[in-house]
Order: sequence, then C-alpha cells, then structure tokens
Amino acid sequence: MDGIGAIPIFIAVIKYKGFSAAAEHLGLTKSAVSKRISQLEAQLGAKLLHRTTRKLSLTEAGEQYYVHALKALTAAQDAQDCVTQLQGEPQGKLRIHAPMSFGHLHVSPLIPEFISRYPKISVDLVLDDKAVDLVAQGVDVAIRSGHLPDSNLVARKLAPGNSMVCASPEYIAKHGQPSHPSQLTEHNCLLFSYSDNANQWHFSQDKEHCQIEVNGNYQANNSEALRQALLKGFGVARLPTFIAGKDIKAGKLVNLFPSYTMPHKDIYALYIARQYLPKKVRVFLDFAIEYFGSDTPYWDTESDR
Amino acid sequence: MDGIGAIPIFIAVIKYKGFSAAAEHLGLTKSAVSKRISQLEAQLGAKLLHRTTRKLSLTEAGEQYYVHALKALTAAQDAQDCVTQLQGEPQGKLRIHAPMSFGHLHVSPLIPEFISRYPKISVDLVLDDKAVDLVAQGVDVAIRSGHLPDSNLVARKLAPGNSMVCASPEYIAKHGQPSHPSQLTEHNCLLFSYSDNANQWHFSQDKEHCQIEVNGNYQANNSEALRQALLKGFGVARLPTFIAGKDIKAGKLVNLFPSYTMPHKDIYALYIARQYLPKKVRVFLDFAIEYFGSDTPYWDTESDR
DNA sequence: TATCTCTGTTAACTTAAACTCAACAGTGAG
DNA sequence: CTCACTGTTGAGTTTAAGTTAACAGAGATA
Repeated sequence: MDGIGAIPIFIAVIKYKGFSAAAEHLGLTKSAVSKRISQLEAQLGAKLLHRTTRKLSLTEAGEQYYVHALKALTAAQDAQDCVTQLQGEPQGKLRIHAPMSFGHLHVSPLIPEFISRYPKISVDLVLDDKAVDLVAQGVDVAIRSGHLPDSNLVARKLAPGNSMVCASPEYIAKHGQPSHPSQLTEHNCLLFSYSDNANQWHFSQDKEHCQIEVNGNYQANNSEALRQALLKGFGVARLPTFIAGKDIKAGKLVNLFPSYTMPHKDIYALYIARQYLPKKVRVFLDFAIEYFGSDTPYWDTESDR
Repeated sequence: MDGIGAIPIFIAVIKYKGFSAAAEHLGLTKSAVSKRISQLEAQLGAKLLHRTTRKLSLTEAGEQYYVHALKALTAAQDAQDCVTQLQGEPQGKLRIHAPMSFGHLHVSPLIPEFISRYPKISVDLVLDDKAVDLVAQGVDVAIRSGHLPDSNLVARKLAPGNSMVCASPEYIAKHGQPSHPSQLTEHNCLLFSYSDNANQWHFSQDKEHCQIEVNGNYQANNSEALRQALLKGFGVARLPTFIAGKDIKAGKLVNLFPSYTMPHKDIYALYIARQYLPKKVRVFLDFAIEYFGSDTPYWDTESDR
C-alpha cells in the first residue's frame, strides 16, 4: 500500500514538532520531508497537518491518522526488533546518553572496545548532565545515577555508586586530618550543586549514623571541576568513587573517613520498556556491566585499569 | 525505518503463498518481489522464508516477523481507511466477487453507472460460483445468496431473493398446468445442483405448507442454463426471480403457483469486519441497495428496467 | 527416469521515485 | 520594522525500485 513508506516521516514530524527537526533526525532535507507529507496528503485526499512556517498542528484527519500510523510504526519496529533479537547480529545505531563526568571517565573509554566486539553497531554518545526525554530525543540508553524512572522506562543497575569524602595530602598537612565526620563543620567543604541536599552528608559505621551539615565557599555542577580543586589542595569534597578512585589509588587524594560508608546512588541504565528489547541495547547493557565489574567496579578495586 | 516499505510485499507473499502470485496481486514482476524480500532479509540479518521453486514456508524468524508485520500493515490500512472515510473522496480499487448468474444479470450492469458516480474508484469484478475466501483472495465485497458468514465477516442484505417454479407457455400447453404443487411429481423438474436439498421444494400459502420431492432428467450448476432449457419448453424449474423476473414479465415464462411463496435466500454482500469500513466498500453497498430497489427489487416489480 | 511446467533468482538495463539545491514567501520574535 | 528560521516548490540529480531475459531448480506427469 502506497502510504506506508511515509509513515515514519509523518510520525517524525509530529514527534519533533516540525519539518526541519524531523528532517534532521531522519537524515533528509526539509524539502524532502515536505514533499513526502504533501504526497501522503494527496494520496489520502485529506490534509493531515495545519502548518505555517512557525506553527504546526494536526487536523482532525491527521489526529485519526496519527493514532493508527503510530501503531503501524510501533508494530513495524517490533517486527524488526524481534527478528534482529532472535537471530540477527546486533546492528544499527545506538544512541547513548550519559552524564558528563561518568560518561567522560568511564563510558567513552569503553565505546571503542564495544564497537570492536560488535562491528555492526554504531554509537552516538551524548554527554550531558541534563535529564533527557528518551522518547523525544530518540535515545536508546540513558545512564544515570540515583535513578528516577519514568513509568515506561526500565532501570537496570550497571554498577554501585559509592562516594567518599576526600582531600589532598597537601590539604590535610595544612588543615589537619579530621578524626570524625562532625569535624567537617570546621573545613571548607566543596559542594556538587546538582546533588539533592548537597550540603547534608550522611555517614555510617557499624551502628553509628550521623548527618553533618557542611558548607564551603565553592560549589560546582561538575564533579571533575571539584576534583581538580581538591588536587590543588583546595578544600574537601564528597566525590563519587568513580571519579576519585584512581586518584586515591595514586595517592593524590585521601579518603578522610575510610571506615565510614556513605549513601550511594547506584549507576543505572534507563531504556524504554518495550516488548522486544532491541538486541543492540541488550548487548550494550551486558557489555557495560561486565566492563565495569558489576558489584565491584574497577574504580573501587585495588587493580588499576 | 527502512523495512517498513517492504511489509506489504512480505505479507502478500505469505497471503498468496508464493512470489509469483503475490507479484500478480501487487502489480509487480516476480523478480521485483524477490529482490525486495531478499533486501528485507539482508536488512534484518535473518532469513524470513525457506523457499524452493515449489515450496514456501516461514522460518522461525519469519513467523515472528509476520505477526508484527501484519499488525503494522493492518494499522497502516486502518490509518488510511479512517482518513479516507472521514474526509476523502472514495477511491481505489474495489474487488467484487459475485455468482455467475446474479453477477452477469444484475451486478455487471450497475458497474458502469457506479463508476460514473465515483470516478476515483476502479472495479475488479470476479464472477464465480465457488465460495471465496475474502482474505486469501483480496476480495472487498462478495455477493452471496443465503449467507453463511464467517466469524469475521459482516453480511449486509442487498435484496430479497425470491424464487418461483416456472415453465414456458409451450410446456404448459403440452403437459398441462398443475393446479397444486403436489402434482409436480408428474413433471420433469430441472434442478440447480449448487442448491442445498435441490430436489426438496417448499411451498407456502396462507396456513398451508407443503414440501414436494421432485425429480427430473437435467440438472445444472448454472441457473441461466436452466432458464434457457425452460424457454425451449423443456421441463419446469425453480428459478430465482432475479433470473426469471424479466421473462415472466415478457410472458416467455409462467409462474406455475403465483399464490404460493417459497423460502427465499436473500442476497447479501459479505465483507471483512474491520474497525473502519473503507469508504469505497460502503458507497458500493449503498449504491447497490439503491440500484436494486431494496425490499422491492426491480426484477420483482412490474416496471421494466 | 525423462520431460515439462512453473517456480524463484539474478545480471543488465530502464524507469520512477526520492532526494538535494537554491530561491522564495511567510511568520513570529525581538 | 528587521531578522532568523520556518515550510514550499521548481529544476535537476541520485538512488532505489522495477523490468526484461536468461537460467537453475523442483515437483508433477507420463
């Protein structure tokens, strides 16, 4: 049937709210998208979209068409996914979204090895600290710590997300080694501004649990920036072990309270719940878990990587 | 997405059980179908169909793909249908299946007038007395008398299907006018072999109901052949009024028992039950009912047509 | 077992659809 | 009022789809 080929284009126009954005995502020009939509409307004998150069909305016919067209596209996608999952080699473009620091330090290094193992997969890695709408942005996997899954997202744990309070040896030499977390009130505590309750630090040891309200004169929304400040002997900070682990091992930073644990925000992969998980997504998740080391990630262990 | 355009082709191959038959129905060559299927399999990285030159079967992947692909195609068809029904002008190819006699006498004459009224519709009229599988044969409307609808077919009555026992004036002059149906046992009764219980004729008048077992030396599976025998003074036969009506009016045949009625097999249109009835089907049904004259069809009335 | 018929495949070529480019009209935002 | 970016469309290019023709293969039939 004639119009079926235009369905992905029509859905993309709605999804990305415009011909230009849809064209970009589809890898076409806006004129191609425009022609295909016009052709579809001619075939159907009905206008699907009201559009000016700045506004776009569905007509009544367009709304009806959209409902069924989306079902058709989803079914077609499921058809493809179930086959590629069942028998075919993982292939296609995998769009991965990860926070800046974790992505830079631990996701981007694994990509070349992943692609080497699955040569038919191509990867589009997006590093961004902002929360992402997987559906709207066409993201296959979003990596997050402290997951807050959407009703239609699945969260799969990639690694634990331990954190510790640390400082450089230089800082300790100058300001003293605190013997108890309560002494942090006397120190310049750098804060990660994206954290919930960034200035409330919780510590646990055996049956002891304490919460310290800390403060300092520097906060940033980037953990690596904080790390660099620490390396220069500037204050103490609570850093995830995936950032500080290497420096700890190298002796450049020191965990101030090694016998205490802090609440951890585990690292998760989020993906859209669907009947058949595309194989490329599944193999990526399996690969990442193996690569990171599951419950004992390489950044938490003695051996370097 | 790449493979969606091949879905109708893939579904057609399964539906028509072969590349050649599918090609014919799709208006393509068998090599085009072959190429498109091969290309789809290459995209998916999986074989969908086992095929030799004489046999065709789905692989496991093919079965999985088929289930979803059929959903996609149905949804795409619904998308198109609901729009063309909502707003568009009726268009497209309408495949009508009718029995030989009724089709020849009453359906084929209405087609030119129907197409004149709906110029964007094209018609493929198939006259065949065999029962048809609407799904397998890609038939939009099948006209039948004495409907036996399938669980997923809808029956819509087009006209009543009266019948009468008749003979030519020449036959009556030679063999006498029977005064009661029971006297038919003394006559040469021609039978329509496709009829259930072809030799059991039921008559009703007021409160009288009688059933006569008749016989004769000629039976045929074509009512028009029987009509021609009657016109030549050869026997009596039970004919539908849609065949005999015109001859009765012209005085060429005589209804032997005009005060009796016989069980009638109404004339129905059968079509596949679906959420959105294609507009071309709906307008055809409306047109046919109007054309035939609803409960008082033109072949049953005095006025000629 | 040999022959025939009809299937599906595929190379070479043709055709049609899809697409790009470029220029333009139109519309909100500032 | 100007600007930036939208969607449209004619002209031309590119690519995919399709056809033709030849062929190998597999059931059916004699």
